[in-house]
Amino acid sequence: MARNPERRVLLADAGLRVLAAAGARGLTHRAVDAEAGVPTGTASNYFPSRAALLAGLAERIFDRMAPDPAILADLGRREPSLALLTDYLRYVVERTTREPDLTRALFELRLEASRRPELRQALGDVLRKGYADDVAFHVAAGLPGGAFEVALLHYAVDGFLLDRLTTSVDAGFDVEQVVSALVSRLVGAATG
Amino acid sequence: MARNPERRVLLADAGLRVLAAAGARGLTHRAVDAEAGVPTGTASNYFPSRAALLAGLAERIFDRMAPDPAILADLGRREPSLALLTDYLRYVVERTTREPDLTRALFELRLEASRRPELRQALGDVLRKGYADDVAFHVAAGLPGGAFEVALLHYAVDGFLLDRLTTSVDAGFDVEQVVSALVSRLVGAATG
DNA sequence: GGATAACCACGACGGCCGTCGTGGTTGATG
DNA sequence: CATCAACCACGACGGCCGTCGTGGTTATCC
Repeated sequence: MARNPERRVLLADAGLRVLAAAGARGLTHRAVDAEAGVPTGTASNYFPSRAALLAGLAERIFDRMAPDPAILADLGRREPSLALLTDYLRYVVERTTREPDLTRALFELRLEASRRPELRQALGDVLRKGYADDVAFHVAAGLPGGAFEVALLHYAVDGFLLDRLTTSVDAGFDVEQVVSALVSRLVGAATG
Repeated sequence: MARNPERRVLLADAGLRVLAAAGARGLTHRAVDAEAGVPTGTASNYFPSRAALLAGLAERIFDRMAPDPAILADLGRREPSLALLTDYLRYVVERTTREPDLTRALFELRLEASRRPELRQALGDVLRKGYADDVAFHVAAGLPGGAFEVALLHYAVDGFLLDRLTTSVDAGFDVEQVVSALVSRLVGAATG
């Protein structure tokens, strides 16, 4: 009898909600059980240690953050341009802010990973792969800019999301304004 | 006998080290006592609750992050230019990466504040004031760009620091490259 | 120099934590 | 239908947590 994968996903999703709502401090096996509406001990059975729980959440987070292939395909049919790159980035921001819990949980995991070697390894691998894929996609799609521009966009968007989803500086500029300025300046200015 | 301010600072600094090294989860009164090398219960006497402890750390963090007035004065004597703005930003990055504990602790506090109303209020006030001061300083110094450009720089630098100080994407570009590109593109491109 | 008030070290209490063991239950197999 | 292994609900244990109370101690003021 294989471990019930649906139950695992149910628990991981509950764990991500807990992590976003209560932080690393509030993330406990019992809290996950309560959030998932399952008997006490269930999370402990599926993720036998705290490290296993964190690893499980890290794995799940990227599954849920994956872009919709249909939307990607639609975008892929257009001619490469700054406007197209802006739409890609807009889609990234939309996905991450539509489910703020997920993004907040990822921030928590990144902080936690900087202290737990095994999680750092796992999360680092995924993040690096994500960046490498972004660069490969960017180049393959013929979009303006290269690895450096992709990195700069990553930094800026992460910082923007951090501001939007946690304690904010509240500068008063909207998403549209920020995203299009970032693309046109960080990429457009360098590539003409 | 007024509360001993030196002891308070000693404890707050120890608390910031604990927060950076062990995260919000490891930040306990007893851990602060141990880190500061004082008898158990001391932190609990100075910061009677966990909320008070967090507020104390938030207060202390900005004291320690304050720029050196002498360096600021030196920079203030130069003619406003993109190069000068680059030097300002370089100084920000240098201050924050020289003491990674402080910056990591601030990330933790920002996350924690997004869940604790009283801390959100306090930290939000300080962050907003910091941003407003930056803008005012920027304008008064005659530097190129305005509030929007300052905000964009804030986002990008925060994201860059998050990458450098936590689980990193490891894109392989160095500080110098990133900082000057951010200034020249985010500000220079917009102001000619 | 004695009174007084603040400071501070220390211990205690109830509560929640991660982890592990155990026995009931379920579903597939022959 | 009997068997058996995997799953899963539940309880227990030692440990650490935040918080509060309680005396000992110290510095100041009359």
